Amino acid sequence: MEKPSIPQGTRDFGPAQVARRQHIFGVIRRTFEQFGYAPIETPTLENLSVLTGKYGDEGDQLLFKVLNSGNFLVKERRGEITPLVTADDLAQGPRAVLPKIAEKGLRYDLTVPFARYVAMNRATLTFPFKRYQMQPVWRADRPQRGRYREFWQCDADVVGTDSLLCEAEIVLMMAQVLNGLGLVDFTIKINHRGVLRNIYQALGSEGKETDLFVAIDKLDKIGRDGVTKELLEKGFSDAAIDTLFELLTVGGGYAKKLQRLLAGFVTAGVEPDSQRPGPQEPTDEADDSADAYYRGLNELAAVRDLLQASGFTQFNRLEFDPTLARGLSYYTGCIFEVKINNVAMGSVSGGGRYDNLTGAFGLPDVSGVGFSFGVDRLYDCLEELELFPAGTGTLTRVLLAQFDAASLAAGLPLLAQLRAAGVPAELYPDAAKLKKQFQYADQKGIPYLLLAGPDERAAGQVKLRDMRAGQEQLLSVAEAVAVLSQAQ
RNA sequence: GUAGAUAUAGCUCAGCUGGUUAGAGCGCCGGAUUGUGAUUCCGGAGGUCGUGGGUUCGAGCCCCAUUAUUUACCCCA
Repeated sequence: MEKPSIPQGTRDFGPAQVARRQHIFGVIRRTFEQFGYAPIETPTLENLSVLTGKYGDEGDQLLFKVLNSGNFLVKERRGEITPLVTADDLAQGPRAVLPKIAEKGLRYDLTVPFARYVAMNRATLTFPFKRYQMQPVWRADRPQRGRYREFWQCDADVVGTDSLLCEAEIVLMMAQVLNGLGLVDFTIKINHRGVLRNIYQALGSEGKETDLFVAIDKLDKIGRDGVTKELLEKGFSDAAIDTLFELLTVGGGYAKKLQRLLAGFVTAGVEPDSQRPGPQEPTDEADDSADAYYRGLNELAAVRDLLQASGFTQFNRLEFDPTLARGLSYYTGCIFEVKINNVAMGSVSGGGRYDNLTGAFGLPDVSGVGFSFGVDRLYDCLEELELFPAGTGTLTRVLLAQFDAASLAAGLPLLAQLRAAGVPAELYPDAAKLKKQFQYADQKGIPYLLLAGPDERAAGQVKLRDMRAGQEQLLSVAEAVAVLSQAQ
């Protein structure tokens, strides 16, 4: 006999787990809808051409590819057999073979399919277009703590506007969901690709930009010494590394850090990368820093102002972290990441602005910004912190016991009556021993049991048992239905 | 892809320097109670010790291989 199993990194969810997951989905869905996002769904399968090249080399390797249907090795036409994969292809390796045998893949995230959707439906969409999407995604990653090969993401994105109000509302939604789930000890980290680029420029633009970002993103994990070591290996100079830590170790709150970085950039002679918005008034030539305008720093300041004006109060949970450098290469503006404190778990949410994501699908110059919740990680955090509301997972309120053929016949109309009254009810399907039927109700956590055996029927009544209290009372059918429909 | 750990009953795990018939808790089944769960008491079933080799008089235990699971790295929700 074959032992049943499921693929690595996938899970079954039983009724109790699904109930808890639905709770998470519900909080997220309500929040997204409150902010005006509309749900869409996209196919599990995308053409590989849509997916490849969007997530970097690492990402391409983590894509699940789907083998072409039929005989993917040869093409047979009028008895003539042509090999689809040649010896040449095989000699060249997987890169040459793959496109010949697989043209579809499982979606890797929800952002790229969304960009594809926007590009395809541009004519019918009203911009700015706000959508949310809650679907599973797949990554051929090696599973470990908080990391699965199949997991659910809940994305909210808006395309077609540059407004920083979107960024501010992302913070509002993140906070609302986490508060709603009871995960109140969280930190929303925010940074800006522009700030990272300015830091790179402040170091004299030596070495590779991505090497720098990858290294400083690990600062809180491997510490200053670890980052220094990694940067030296990547060919950065001691002087550059010193400058880097002068910039990164600026203390203070959100606004203070912005100020200090601004001063740091000016001192380092970083070229302003943007125009001051609004009317161009003549400025005081004597003060250089008043003229210095850096898009990253200024947008971060604007987001903070918008949050304040929106009545956001949890600024102690919002941290401007100039070391946050979050992977996905398509981000160009603000970037976000959310950590739950006191839990050994990676980020539960992340996102950012991408100025030209739909460009890859023939729709250039459309700015988008969005973020994603990882439901499975939220679940793991809630479980670890024991924050799930108590509940049995069953929705059934009452179980009708079955005694014999007569009680079955009498039970069916009663069952219909209960359901019509809005009471989730079930009738035990067999005339089993009462002990067994009681155990069934007990194990499922059904709070009431309705007994209508020969004795009760003779008296024209039913017996209602409260399973938790262990008490029974004899009632008329109408009274029992009334009690059950009220005792919600 | 790299490195480590683990694999014994349905589940969680014991199992001594290698030595008779491999144990516990929980769960499951039956009974005490032929109209009453959770609680209590009594009884019972269930394991070719992941798989394949090897060492040994003898292997759950030691060695090799293999598969699966898991943790960390890379990267990420």
